[in-house]
Amino acid sequence: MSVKHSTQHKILDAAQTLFAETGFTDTSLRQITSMAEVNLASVNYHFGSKKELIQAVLQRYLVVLMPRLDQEFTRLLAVQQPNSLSQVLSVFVKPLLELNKVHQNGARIFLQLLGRGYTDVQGHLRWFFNHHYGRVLDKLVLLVQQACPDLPPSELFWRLHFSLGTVVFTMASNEALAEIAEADFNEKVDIEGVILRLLPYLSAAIAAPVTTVTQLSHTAPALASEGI
Amino acid sequence: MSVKHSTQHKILDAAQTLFAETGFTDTSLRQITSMAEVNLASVNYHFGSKKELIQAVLQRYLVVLMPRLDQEFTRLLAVQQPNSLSQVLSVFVKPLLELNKVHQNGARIFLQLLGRGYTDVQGHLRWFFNHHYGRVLDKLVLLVQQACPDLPPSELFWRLHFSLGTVVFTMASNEALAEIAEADFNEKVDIEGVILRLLPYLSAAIAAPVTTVTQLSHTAPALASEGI
DNA sequence: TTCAAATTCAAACGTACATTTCAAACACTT
DNA sequence: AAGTGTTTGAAATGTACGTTTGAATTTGAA
Repeated sequence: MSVKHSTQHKILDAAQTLFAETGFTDTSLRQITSMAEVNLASVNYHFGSKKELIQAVLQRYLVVLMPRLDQEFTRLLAVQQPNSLSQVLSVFVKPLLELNKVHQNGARIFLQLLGRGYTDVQGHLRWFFNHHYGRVLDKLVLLVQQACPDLPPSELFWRLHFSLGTVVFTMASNEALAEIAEADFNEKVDIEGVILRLLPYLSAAIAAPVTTVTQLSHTAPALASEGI
Repeated sequence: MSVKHSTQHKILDAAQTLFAETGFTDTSLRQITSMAEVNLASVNYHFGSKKELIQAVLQRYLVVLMPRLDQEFTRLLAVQQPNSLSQVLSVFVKPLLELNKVHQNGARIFLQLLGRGYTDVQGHLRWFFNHHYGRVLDKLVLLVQQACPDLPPSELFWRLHFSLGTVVFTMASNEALAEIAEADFNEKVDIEGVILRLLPYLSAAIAAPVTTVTQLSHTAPALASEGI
C-alpha cells in the first residue's frame, strides 16, 4: 500500500487529519509537518500559505464530490414527476461514500472538515465554497422545493440550513459520539451507519408540517405572554 | 441603563460577544480588554486564566438556565400520562428566552457560545458541561423516551445528538443565516423566530419512523451494491 | 486621617506561531 | 559528466499571544 508519497501528498494527508480533529486555527504548521515528516518550510513552498493549504485540503474532496452531486441532481431534475424527499436526499449517499476512494475514511474526514470550515474560520471558507459550488446547491434547493411544494421558500431555506447543521455537527463530533454509542449500546458505528441514520431523520425534519405561531402557543405559551 | 459596571462585568460582556462572534481560540485577551476598556492584566487578576474566563462566561448563563430546565423536566415527569414530543421540546423555549434577562440577546449569545464550545475547544468544555449538568439531561432523555416509546434507545441517542447539532450549528452561524434570510426573503429573524422554526423541525425529526437498511436500499441502492 | 487590602496599570517575559531566507541536496536534461 | 531548475533543510525573522511582575492607585474600614 502506497509505495511512495510526494511531499505535497504527505502534507495534505497529515493536514486533513489534524484539521479534522483539532480545527484549523488550533492546528499549527509545525504539527502538520512533524506528522508528515517533512520540513516546515515545505508547506509555504508547495501551498503558499496556511490558508491556501486549508483550501487545498478541501479541494481534494470537493473536485470529486461536487461534479458527482451535480450529475445526480441534474438526473433527478430531468425526471417528469417530482421526486420524493427521501429520494432526493439519498443521492448524497453514494457520492459521499465514494470519497473513501480519494482517501481512507475520506467521507468522514471531508464532512468533519466541512463542519470545521463553517464554524472555525469566519468568512473566507464559506465564500470559497459558495463561490465555486453555489450553482450546484441551487439545484438541490429546486429539487427539495419540488418534493415539498407546500413548504414556503423561506421555511425551506431555514430547514436546509438546519439540516446542514445536523450533518456537519454530527461529523465534527463523530469520534466522541461513536465511542459513546459503542460503549452504551454495543453498536459499532461507521460513517455509513451514521449517514443511514441521518436520512430518515432529515427527511422527516425537512418535510415537517409548517407550524404557525398561534398553533404553537398551545404547547409553548411562553411566547404569547411576556414581552421578553 | 447600567450606570456603572464593574471590571469583571465589563470583561464578561466583551468576552461573550467576541467569543460568540469569532470563537474562543480566535479571540485574544487583548481584543477583549480593549473592547471592555480595561487593563490587559485584569483578566488574569479576576479570572485566573483565559480558560477560566471562558467557563465564567458560560456559567453566567448555565446557572440560570439549567435549574430552570431541571424544574421544567421534573414537572413534566410528574405528569401521569406521557407528554408529547413537542410538549417536551417546548419547555426549552421559555427558559432559553429568559436568558435575555441575564443580558441583552442573552439567549442568542448563549446558544452561540454553546456551539463554539462543542466544536472549538477539544474536551475541556464538554467535560465541564457534562460533569455539572449531566443529571439534568438524563431527565430529558427519559422524557423523550416516554414520548416516543417505539424509538430504540440507540436510535434516540443518535437523534438527540443530531438535534443538538442542529441547534448548536444554527446558532453558531446565526448571524450569517439571519443576514441571508433578511436579504433574500425580506424577513427579519430574531432568536425567538429561529427557535420557533426549530421546534416543528426537531419534533418531526426525532419522531421520524425508524427505517431499516433493507427499506432504505430501495431509495439508496448505493449501499447494497459495491463494497465501498 | 490613616493604613492595609484590593485593584489597576504599564511594562516586560517567555513561548509559539506563520513566514522568509538562502545554502545544500536532488532530479533531470543535454 | 555537467549544468540547470526544482525541492529540501536548518536557521532566523517578526509578530502575536497568555501570563507575570511590581509599583502606583484606589478603596473601605478603623
